[in-house]
Amino acid sequence: MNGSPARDERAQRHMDGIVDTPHRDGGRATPPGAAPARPKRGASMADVARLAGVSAQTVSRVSNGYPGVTETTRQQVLAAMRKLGYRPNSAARALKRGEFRTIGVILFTLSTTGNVRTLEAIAASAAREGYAVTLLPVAVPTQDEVRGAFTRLGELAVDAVIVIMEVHLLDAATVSLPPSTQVVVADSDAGDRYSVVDTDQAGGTRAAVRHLLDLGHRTVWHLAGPEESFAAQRRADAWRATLEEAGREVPEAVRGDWSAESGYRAGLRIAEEPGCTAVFAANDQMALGLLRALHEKGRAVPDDVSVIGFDDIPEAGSFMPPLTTVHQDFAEVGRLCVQGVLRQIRGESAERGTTLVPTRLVVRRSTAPPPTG
Amino acid sequence: MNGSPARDERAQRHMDGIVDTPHRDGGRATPPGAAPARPKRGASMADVARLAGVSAQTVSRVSNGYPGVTETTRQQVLAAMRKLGYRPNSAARALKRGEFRTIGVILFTLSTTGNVRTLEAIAASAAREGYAVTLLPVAVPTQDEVRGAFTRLGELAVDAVIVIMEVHLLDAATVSLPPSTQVVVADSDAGDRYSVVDTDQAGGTRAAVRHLLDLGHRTVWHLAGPEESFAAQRRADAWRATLEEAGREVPEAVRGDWSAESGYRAGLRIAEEPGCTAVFAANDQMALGLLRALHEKGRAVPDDVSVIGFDDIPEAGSFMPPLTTVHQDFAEVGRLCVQGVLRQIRGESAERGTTLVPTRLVVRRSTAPPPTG
DNA sequence: GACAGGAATGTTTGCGTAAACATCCCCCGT
DNA sequence: ACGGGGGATGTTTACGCAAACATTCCTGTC
Repeated sequence: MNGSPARDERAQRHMDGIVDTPHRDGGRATPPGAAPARPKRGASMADVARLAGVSAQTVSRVSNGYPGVTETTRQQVLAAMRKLGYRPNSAARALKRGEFRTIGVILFTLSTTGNVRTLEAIAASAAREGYAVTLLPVAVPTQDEVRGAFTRLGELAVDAVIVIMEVHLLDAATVSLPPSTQVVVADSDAGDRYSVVDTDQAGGTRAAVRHLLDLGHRTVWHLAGPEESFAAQRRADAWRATLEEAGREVPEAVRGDWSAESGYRAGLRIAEEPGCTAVFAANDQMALGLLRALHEKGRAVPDDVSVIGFDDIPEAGSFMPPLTTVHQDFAEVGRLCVQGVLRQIRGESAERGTTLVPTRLVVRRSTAPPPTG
Repeated sequence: MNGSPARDERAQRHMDGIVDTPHRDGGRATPPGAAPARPKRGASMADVARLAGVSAQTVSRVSNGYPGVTETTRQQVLAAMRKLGYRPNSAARALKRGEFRTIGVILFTLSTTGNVRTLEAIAASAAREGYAVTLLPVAVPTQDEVRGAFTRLGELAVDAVIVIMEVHLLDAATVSLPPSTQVVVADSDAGDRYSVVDTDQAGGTRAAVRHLLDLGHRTVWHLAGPEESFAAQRRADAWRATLEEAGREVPEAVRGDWSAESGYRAGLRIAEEPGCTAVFAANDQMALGLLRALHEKGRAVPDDVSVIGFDDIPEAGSFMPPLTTVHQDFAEVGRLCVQGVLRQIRGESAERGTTLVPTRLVVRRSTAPPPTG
């Protein structure tokens, strides 16, 4: 915030170096005795134009592939560009056009599979559309932090924002969003105020629970994710609803924090429950810890206890035993997020609403009928 | 899909609510008969200046925290800013300043732990320094693809680039980097042309292999990463060197592709080797697959075979058994990358060279002395 | 051969910001 | 009371690009 004088001076000196001689005819020649300071700024359209013997506008036309330029001229300009190593200044371009061709992504952490995979898909989709992706991690998921991040985002060169987090954290924060910024939210509640793209948590959960019931289990226990997580909440709700629909007893959910370690701790408790023959873990990492706990306690999977996960992380097939789980199509979520913001940017549609991406049950070897008896 | 006017209107109303009325009366008057197009651009310094009754320059001074503004004036300006929902236009700012305060990160994939964790640390460090991070994923690791990515980067609003990949893929590509762009490379060869920051692969490997030898194993097998990977190469080399130094026999390395699945397949082969009592896996995921293969083949870990990994992913402690592994300090790697580019940007140092981040051996329960006999 | 029509190219302008320079005004010392 | 110093504020300008408008020049037509 406060400008350190030393830094300003340095910047100043630097600027002096780069702005080189205002006289036109002099061109960009380095003064004879001067140090060979590297030019900070590259060649501009004007430089190219001068070398190619055309006007700046013609260079612009070539640069943007506009028609109305003779092939001969075009080649001259291209040659000049190459020679000078010209590349368009995106700041100037953005200033002129009023858009940055950049999408901001705001999220808490890259330590959950879902966020990372979604981000990856977003980046890929955006690149395909000619958009760059700017990352905006928020250290701590408090409203204050989020607000700060949004404020920074506001100053950032971004046309739209994709938010990977719970909507309620946005609420107070939103005030600081630039007026024309479009927002799409992943991993959150149905928003009437934003577009939301999310995995079909309920559907996936239902499939998982039904799979276990269909195998003959009396009921299904739940190793839930952290309370603050919307996804965890949704999965827990759907689990309960599915059991109730089927008229089954609903055991108390055991809570973890998504980590394998928490799954292990929870697993030690679950292993003590004699009546428990099937567990639905809210993600694969916790399922991993659960498997270890059951193993240590001598409860065989799937013979004594069936375990099912959620996410289908790449390693799930290598668990012991290979994990039956609910596959999330993160790539699709990311793709839809990008598609959503782009549509909004282009003014094609401002429709709010929730888009659900279906899941797929992947049956491996951690689930089986309950032990007879 | 198709833009419904009604929807657009709702969006408009909503946005107004957020930013408390952007200026309307100003120069940007909507043509009488025209559709009520939402103001694409927000308030500018001039708008704020007008409302606050000061000059644009004073607004600029307040905006940048420069001295020479009376507290009274400052408050007036701040009030005007709030009222108009003003936020600096980063494009104009960048154009004027000649810098974007943004760092580009170019990488292949977010599916390896290392890349993700490094990226996370980079983003965090950059944010702390007031820099944003722009992501530039490259779909396929070919020189052409990389070159394309760099070309796009060249047009991108970026002051510096951090490359997370092998240097040789950069070689042909670099030509298209803007002249003044600074580059730091993570996860690669010692570069005399770039600054390199990397985990001390050799040191970590040596620690792992020595740990096993010290436990009494005659020799150590190696489950290597893919040939193209520099890190995999480095670990394999160090593994061989350590064994040779100790005068031990060097078994042929078994190659995987980093995935747990490939570790499993390799593990099935390794399990058949009667003389094998210790395996050094080049990463934790492959170690996971290896554990499963050994388990299936009835080879107990660590009683029959010791297994050690590399990375120390969060789940490593929840493997069966908990995995002894080499901890990589990705956070530090990311931090040093950012520090490196910023130093270069600021002209404090143009030194090229390799910075190695030390590793730490985390001993859990997958390693033990070899079976007696 | 004069002229309309249109394609190729040039000139002007302004996007929002901040450096550089120009004023203004208040307070101080003599 | 007057001149000067310095802080507060205003004015001008340029950053690089591209839309809008202006100009040039060539072609074909009668």
